[in-house]
Amino acid sequence: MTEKPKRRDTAGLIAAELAGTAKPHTAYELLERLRPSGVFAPTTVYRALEKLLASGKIHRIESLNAFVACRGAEGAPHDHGHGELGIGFTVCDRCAAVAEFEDASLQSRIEAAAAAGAFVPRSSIVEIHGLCAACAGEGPAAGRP
Amino acid sequence: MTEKPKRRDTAGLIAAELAGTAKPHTAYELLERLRPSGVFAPTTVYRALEKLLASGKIHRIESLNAFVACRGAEGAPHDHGHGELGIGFTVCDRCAAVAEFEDASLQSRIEAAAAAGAFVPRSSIVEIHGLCAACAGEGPAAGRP
DNA sequence: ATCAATTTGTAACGTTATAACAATTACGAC
DNA sequence: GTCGTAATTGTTATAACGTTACAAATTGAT
Ligand SMILES: [Zn+2]
Ligand SMILES: [Zn+2]
Ligand SMILES: [Zn+2]
Ligand SMILES: [Zn+2]
Repeated sequence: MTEKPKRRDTAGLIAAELAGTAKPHTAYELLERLRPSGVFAPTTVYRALEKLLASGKIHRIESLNAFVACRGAEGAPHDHGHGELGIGFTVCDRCAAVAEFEDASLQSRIEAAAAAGAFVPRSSIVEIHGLCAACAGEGPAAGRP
Repeated sequence: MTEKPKRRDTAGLIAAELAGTAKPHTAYELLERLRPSGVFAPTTVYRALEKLLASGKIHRIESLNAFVACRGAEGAPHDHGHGELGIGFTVCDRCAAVAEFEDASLQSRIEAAAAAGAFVPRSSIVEIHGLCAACAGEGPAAGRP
């Protein structure tokens, strides 16, 4: 049986919006979608996003200022905390689809690069831009639409 | 002998501001600094930044919305075009110092991760947050000041 | 019931980035 | 020279992204 929360669960609403799509959504896109549910202020959205980020349920794509649900490497949600090294994303510049990957040897390369500069790493951001498999078949790219 | 440009060389002014420091500057910080030189509008700054990015003279740090001069891996400017795979940055969360590195094996890991998802990479973003050598010695971190 | 702690809401503001269009400068053709 | 054109720069306004400060509501204890 599903519990009906006494308070509105903004984080839950956002998680639901992000689930089921590989397209990132900006905070203001989410705000628009949650307006019918009574969410009217950016603050509310950003607070909920913060919680979801902290719990690892979503990820922020820095180069898009947007957010995606965590899907793990294989489509199944995994249990990394936030900020771990060795995870990354591919971002299609044509259709905006984002895929997540986790790669231990990428992680070790990042740690090695940090070590080479006597740098103590705490988190890393890896975002690969290009064309997804579907879009690569459809002729040359068109910037970042 | 140095050529005196007939037009104001906004890109040159920005390059001069960014040279000689490892601290990233935002577009609006640069605007403030260029105000005495007669630059008053964000547009002007962003246009100049665009050119500098295209020519590889500066890099954009996505996670800070800020810009640093290209210094290459060893402190000497190198000649990568923009968007190449395999370059990355360390970003100190305490003092904001940014260092650039280039790592062929990191590049090959990124290409492999892309290939695993049938993704065609065109550019990559690698930013490692943590503490620089100087700051790591000074006690625990303090968020991202 | 009263209290303090937590969560949510509201309003205003600050920062980052772009769009649309006008004015100026450079430069070759005439 | 001056005309025409392309490239660059300037101006104004606006869009997009994010935070601060504080008020109101909910909760769970005492
Ligand atoms: Zn994830
Ligand atoms: Zn695509
Ligand atoms: Zn560089
Ligand atoms: Zn530091």
